Amino acid sequence: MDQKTSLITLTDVAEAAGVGESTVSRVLRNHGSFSEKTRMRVMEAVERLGYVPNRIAGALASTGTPLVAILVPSLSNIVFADLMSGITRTLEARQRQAVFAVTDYDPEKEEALVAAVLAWRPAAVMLVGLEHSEGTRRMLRASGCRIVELLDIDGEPLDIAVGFSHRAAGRETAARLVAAGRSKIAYVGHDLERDTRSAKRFSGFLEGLAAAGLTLAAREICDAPSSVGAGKAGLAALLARHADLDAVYFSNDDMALGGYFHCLAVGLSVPGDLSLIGFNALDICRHTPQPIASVLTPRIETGQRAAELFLNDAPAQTLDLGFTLIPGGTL
Amino acid sequence: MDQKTSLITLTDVAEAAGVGESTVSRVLRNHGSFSEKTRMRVMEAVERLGYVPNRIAGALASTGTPLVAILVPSLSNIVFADLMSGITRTLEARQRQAVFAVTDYDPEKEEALVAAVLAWRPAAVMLVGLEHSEGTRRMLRASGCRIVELLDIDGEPLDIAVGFSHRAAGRETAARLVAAGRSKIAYVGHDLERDTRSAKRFSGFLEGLAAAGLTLAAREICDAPSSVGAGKAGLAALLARHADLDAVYFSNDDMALGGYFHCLAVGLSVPGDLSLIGFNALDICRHTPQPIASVLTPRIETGQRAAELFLNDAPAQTLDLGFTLIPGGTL
DNA sequence: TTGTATGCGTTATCAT
DNA sequence: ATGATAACGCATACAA
Repeated sequence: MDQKTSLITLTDVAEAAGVGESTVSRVLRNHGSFSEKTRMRVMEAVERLGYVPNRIAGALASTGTPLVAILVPSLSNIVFADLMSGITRTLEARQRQAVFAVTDYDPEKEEALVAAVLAWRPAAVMLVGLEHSEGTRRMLRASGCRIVELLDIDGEPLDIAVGFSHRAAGRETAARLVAAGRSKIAYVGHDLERDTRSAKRFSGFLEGLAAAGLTLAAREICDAPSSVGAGKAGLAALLARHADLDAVYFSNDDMALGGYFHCLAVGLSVPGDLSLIGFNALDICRHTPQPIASVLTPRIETGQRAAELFLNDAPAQTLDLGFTLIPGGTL
Repeated sequence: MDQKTSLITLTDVAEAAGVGESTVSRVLRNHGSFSEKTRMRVMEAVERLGYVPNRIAGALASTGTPLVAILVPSLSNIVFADLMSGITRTLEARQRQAVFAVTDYDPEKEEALVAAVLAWRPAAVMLVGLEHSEGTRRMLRASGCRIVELLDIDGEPLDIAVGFSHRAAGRETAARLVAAGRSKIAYVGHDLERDTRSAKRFSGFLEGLAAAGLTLAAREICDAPSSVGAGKAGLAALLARHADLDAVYFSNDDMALGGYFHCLAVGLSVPGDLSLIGFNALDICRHTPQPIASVLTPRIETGQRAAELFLNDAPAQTLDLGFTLIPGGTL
């Protein structure tokens, strides 16, 4: 919590260089005018003293920070790593500093983190999804900073939203299975309460089945975050109850990969006995003996475009980046 | 960069509540003494105005922040997600705020990020590994904040180090393969230049082979970050040149998983034709039809223990948390 | 081109 | 228990 108090300050540098404080400030920020000679003198003093500017004081004086706060639900899902990489890559090029935090898919934790992060007066706050607590929304609106909601556009954004429609993805996945001649279709999913985007996909999937005159043959939903183990166990449990299925939709590729492993382990022929399809088109699922059919989502691009909109001071808007069904050998 | 200037300040709250500024400050931080009546008045005003304390001003006035900066090489490797989750879990319980950044395994980027985060006067900086640029080390030492180096103890730490010996892990892995009766042993790895810990494991592995009177039969090293695809391609390339291998050590589980997928795809019997062993014991590799032999590393615990040492103001030290060879069906 | 003075929103040190 | 007031380290008018 506390700090060595006697760090070098701008005043020290000014004194050492024999110039005024504002001159040092100008040189360091390369703003305003100064002679080359004094620039050298100042830089020399900076080097010699090992001066590190105090951004806290700077931010207070100029009322504004280069900080962008990014709140993601989880880090164990590579999807969010991709998203953050897209964001930071774009932000860094324009001298902004990204600050990450993890909400664990918990709206209350998100609210606490929003409060904590707003106290540092970021220029923008980026969140995943459109569902937030009332307190979160109120604080964000009152903060006066830009708000960017990511990876979902099914709902009412606060300011800028960049992503795609999970509902539509679910619908199209259903249509794809139906087009492949499947009719006894089941779902293996996770944690629909907390992962609202996965819930939207599921709901779209049901709509898609209904549009084809079908209903879901069976479902298996575990009450935990998605994982390979949960997908494997989920499919095993499902097949124990329903031996006659011909296709399974997984809530995402982690789950689908687990299902695929189950098929490999028990010698189920894919897609002969069973078609599998997941969501996100993770790299790993492109390298299984049979690539797993999935839906490619624009994660890095979502991050990039979101950061660009913020940097360019774009007006409030919703940007749909779409998604792509990709075949694979499991369908 | 800029900010709505007219946010509610502590002064506004004081005025609205009809008390002095210092009273508001005391109430908000629950520090010093005040009557219950004024506490109510203040809180009411805070609520009504939607006041969010400005931590920037607070930090400047009290010279000290609750910030802990955490620099990791990558987010696409779940290992670092585990590490960060261990850290934040412990930090949150003690009101510290974690701030993450990603170095991409690039020492120059690490140096730039260290400079950037030090400008915010964090209470501690946590880095992965013991190898840093001279500039990074100089800045950190001069900063006066605690420095914690993570997931490696093979070297000279700056302050606190928590992790285990990669060199020892490599040695023991070699011994394990030898004990299993393997003698034509190869290595499939990634990016030894940048990922110094993986290089240390490899070097320990060679030592382990030498101790058993063996030498490495072959190696295949790709010049990219580790990935399932690289492991798959790497093993394929290796086997094309050397058909007579009986074991392969992979630089980590991502690579090993790719190798395993290759074996599945071409019908190579594991461990009959070939033994496989990886590193990290990722969850996903416990769910493949045959669990992949690996080395379990204390990632979450490293984060927890590191955070605890910092929080408890422990003296400079190196903490070895060890690792565990785990069998699996591929050996 | 350069220096001086004021203010940013808090915390902390004094009085009262 | 409470209220003035002086730092905190820097940016920025403004003056020189």
